[in-house]
Amino acid sequence: MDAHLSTPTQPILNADPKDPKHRILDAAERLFTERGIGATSLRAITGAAGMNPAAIHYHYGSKDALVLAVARRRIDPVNRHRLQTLEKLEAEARGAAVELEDLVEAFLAPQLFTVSARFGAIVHHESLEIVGQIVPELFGEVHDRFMAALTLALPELSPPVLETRFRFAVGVMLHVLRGFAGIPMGEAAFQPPSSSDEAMLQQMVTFLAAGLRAPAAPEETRR
Amino acid sequence: MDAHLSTPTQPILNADPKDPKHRILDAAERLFTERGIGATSLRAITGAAGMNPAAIHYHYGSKDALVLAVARRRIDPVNRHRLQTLEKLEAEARGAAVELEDLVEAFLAPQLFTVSARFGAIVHHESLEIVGQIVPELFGEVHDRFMAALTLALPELSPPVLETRFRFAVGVMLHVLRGFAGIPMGEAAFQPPSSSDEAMLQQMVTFLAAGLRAPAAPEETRR
DNA sequence: TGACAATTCAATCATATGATTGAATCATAT
DNA sequence: ATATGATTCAATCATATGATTGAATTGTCA
Repeated sequence: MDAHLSTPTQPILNADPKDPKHRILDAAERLFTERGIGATSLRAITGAAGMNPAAIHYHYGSKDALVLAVARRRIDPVNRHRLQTLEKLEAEARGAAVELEDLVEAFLAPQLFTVSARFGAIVHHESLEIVGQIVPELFGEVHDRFMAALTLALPELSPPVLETRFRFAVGVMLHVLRGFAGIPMGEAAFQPPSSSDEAMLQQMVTFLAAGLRAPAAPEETRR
Repeated sequence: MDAHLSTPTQPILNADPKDPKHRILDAAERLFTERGIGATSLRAITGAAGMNPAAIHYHYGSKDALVLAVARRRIDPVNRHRLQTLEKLEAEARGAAVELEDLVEAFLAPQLFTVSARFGAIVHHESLEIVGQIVPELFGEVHDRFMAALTLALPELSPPVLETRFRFAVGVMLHVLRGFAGIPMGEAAFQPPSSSDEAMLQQMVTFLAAGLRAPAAPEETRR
């Protein structure tokens, strides 16, 4: 029977490390992250996993479906964590607005501290087509919930301006996840330090909270 | 003779629209931007340009060289414009620091207002390998000059912190160029408006200037 | 153990790709 | 006009890719 056609009853993140599906996912994630999706052939994946090329089609049906599975396995827990932290913050605030820095950190931290989180950025950058399909499904709830919280924390900003700034923040996050620190741009004197995740997170929170909080220029509110 | 082996004596941006090199560049840029680089075959490019597949190898030698040529044609004028604006601003400041908002706008505006500027973001996102090669060469001077100006404008920030924040700004720019507005994330009520370039630039300047100006958190300065 | 489904395997299909070749064509200058 | 170099062309190479097949193997439950 074609395994990929059956309705999945098991949790997506399989606990058994010997599970062949799991092995494919691990190898695919590693290679996708190292070389990119388009540059990674199915043979390279099954080869790295010590399996037969046909295994991927048997278990997932196609390369696209595999990419989706790899993405989903990482993104779902991250988003669950985001929503949990947000709920905790909102409960603590007791109806008042949550502190902006806390919101930013709640959004960024789970992604940054997840192993292989960079894959999310890889997927996002590589194919606009696949991104358009999975972003609303995978990020819709997180997006809406955080936008609502941001609206409460920054009531003086119009919704379109806030939405745009939220996208700015996502852009920064993706760029960091992509590993910009590895790309030198100019003089050695001007290179970002190879910070720890915690230090980088602190810098991002400081930067993004200030940007989000900036008073909207008159031209912006007029529109 | 192999055209791509001869030393180029003509300007890279050829004025003659009938020049076959120009036609290849135009078609390649359009297709690269629409579908991505990896997903665009040389046959697709020459087909769109109404030329023979061998033309690309004759004129450029390889696909990688073509990608580089397409990138360089767009990026070089943008960077020239950036440096010109920066020099004008510095001359007006007469030794004093240039206004931060002006610096940010000088860095962003030329890119945003250039036709097909999105290609720069595409290249940047698609292949980390090629990016590592061309970024220092194409952006090194711009990076160093703007970093120096930013250091003057924000003397209270340490160089590593400033460099990191500069990279954040680049991340925002790339995300915008990539066209995030086209990707819905959640409720229709929270969608970025399809702003004009000028309005988007204003929002970016406001956001990024505030982020760059944010006081460094104690944890950041301690490092 | 025996039977049945789930899985793995080697082999292969059809296709697409980047690259290359050598002959044909074109442009230009003498 | 014709010789020379620049360009275009059709044809093809070698290779890699995603996908598929059917036989072999394994695991599991009666």
